[in-house]
Amino acid sequence: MKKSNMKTNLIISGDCREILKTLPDDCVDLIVTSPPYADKRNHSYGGIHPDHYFAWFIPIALELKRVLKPRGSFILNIKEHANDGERGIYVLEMVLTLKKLGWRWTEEYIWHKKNSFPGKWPNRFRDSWERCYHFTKQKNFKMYQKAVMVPIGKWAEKRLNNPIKSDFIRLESNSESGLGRKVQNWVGRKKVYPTNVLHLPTVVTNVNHSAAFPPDLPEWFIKLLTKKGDVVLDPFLGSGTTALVAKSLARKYIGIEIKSQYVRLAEKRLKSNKVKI
Amino acid sequence: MKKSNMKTNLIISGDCREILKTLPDDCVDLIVTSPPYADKRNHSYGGIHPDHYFAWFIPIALELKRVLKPRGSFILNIKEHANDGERGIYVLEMVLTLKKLGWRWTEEYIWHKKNSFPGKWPNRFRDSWERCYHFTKQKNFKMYQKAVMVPIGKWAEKRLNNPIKSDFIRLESNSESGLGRKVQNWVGRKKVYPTNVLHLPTVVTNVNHSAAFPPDLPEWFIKLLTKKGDVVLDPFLGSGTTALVAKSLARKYIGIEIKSQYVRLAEKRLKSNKVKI
DNA sequence: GTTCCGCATGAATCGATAG
DNA sequence: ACTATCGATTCATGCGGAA
Repeated sequence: MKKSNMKTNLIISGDCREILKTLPDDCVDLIVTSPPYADKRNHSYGGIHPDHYFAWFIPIALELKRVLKPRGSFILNIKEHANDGERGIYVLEMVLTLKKLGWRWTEEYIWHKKNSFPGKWPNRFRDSWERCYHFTKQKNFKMYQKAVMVPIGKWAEKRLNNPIKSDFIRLESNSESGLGRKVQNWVGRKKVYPTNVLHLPTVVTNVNHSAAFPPDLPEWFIKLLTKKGDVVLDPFLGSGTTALVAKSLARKYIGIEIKSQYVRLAEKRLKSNKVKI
Repeated sequence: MKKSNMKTNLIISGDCREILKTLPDDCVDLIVTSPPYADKRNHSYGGIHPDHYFAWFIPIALELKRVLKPRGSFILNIKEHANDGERGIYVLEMVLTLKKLGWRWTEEYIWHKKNSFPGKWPNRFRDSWERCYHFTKQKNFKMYQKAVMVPIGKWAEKRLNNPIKSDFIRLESNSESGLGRKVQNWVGRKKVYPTNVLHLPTVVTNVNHSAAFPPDLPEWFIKLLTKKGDVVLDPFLGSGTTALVAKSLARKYIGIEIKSQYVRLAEKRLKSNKVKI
């Protein structure tokens, strides 16, 4: 298929291991996805065993690399589970595998889930964060940092209400380090750049999908890594959040989902332009 | 050396690869440390190259495992640096290596550095988090969760005073999550258990040490994983923060540091009982 | 319109019990 | 011994209806 002929703004029903092969080379600006976690979601992709997880992902990773444009990005949201008191290592193995396949591990963003799943155990606290790996094909990739700047107002407001020790220490070190002066430069500024920690609550509204990530998560990465008209791909679309957000931001989208019930749900959500149906 | 004869509350000057051998088996309740990062701190331990990092750490990891009590814990604060636009994989390799050596990877806590150093790069935001790996020798290890409870969120103020009807009626969740509620456990509650995300500011002190972590970090883990009179070890003591905190919490400490100037600084801080000198 | 209040829900984890 | 299922534990958020 020629790139120029490629259809966009569509949801494809099927196994991404097959569907991806039908896409042309270098046709996607951003991949944002959250694959089924090991040993979970038993009915789609057969509930991949942790020991086979990264091997299962290899052909997918290769296809994703092929369809991504040279200056594009691949955002992978994942978190290993605890089992018998230990964290699984399949996610770490996956990073090493992706690197061997030629992906560059650019960054690891932390999604801090403020409303994480409740529960209590003798030697474990609640898991309230997930990994968002950022992989690229090249050192130089597209990044529009200004698109995700955050108002300094919120930050400053929080600081005023809840000052921390180092705020005062910084003032003391004003004369010596110059750091204090830099902080002074921030005063009066309207917007600042964010960090690599994202504070987003999980989705609690019922979208009939057990693993939907919040719209703010793909939104942040789509704004950061694409501009209007760019193509966003999610090979594990689920209930369609990535496509929905891409559409609302005037990006083109391609979504692939293996379960027909989720395909229908995603199409319904896209039609209504509503997160919740 | 017999365990009973072991001296505590001391700082040992020297290379931990040698010093650790002089400690008896099963003599330490908690190890908290932040080792020299790969390719950094060039003057201590010779600036370990990323490719040799986990191999360099193997003999240390084995000694640490030997001196740790069966139900003790090992907290490893570390974060890979970016090099040529990529995150290094030596930390991931280290986790896999430690597992091969028999350590159990119990948990990965995120230290969210609320006031990370300002800065801007074309392809990268400020790095505002670090990993705190929790390794143990056994599935059952000592953990005193109540010691680190935090105030309950603002949302609960009303609920605590005015429990709602459903708190008493609804004991089972309607969904498939299998989650029910027992609100009698909540009534009058002022504190909740924390999560595996720690929100601590970085501390800018005049302490002349490149990797000084804030006292709050070892404090949290010492409270969580030891009780009074227990022995805390830091094989890369640096400016002595771990020892200082252990002392202030009535724990015994053993610190090992290779650079004599840091040994002197740590001793000075311990003598004065002050974080900042 | 706002704010308040009721309330459902969640990519969890572990130990015990059953097959 | 090894897997499968079940019950118990727990907290912050958004939504929708009411005030």
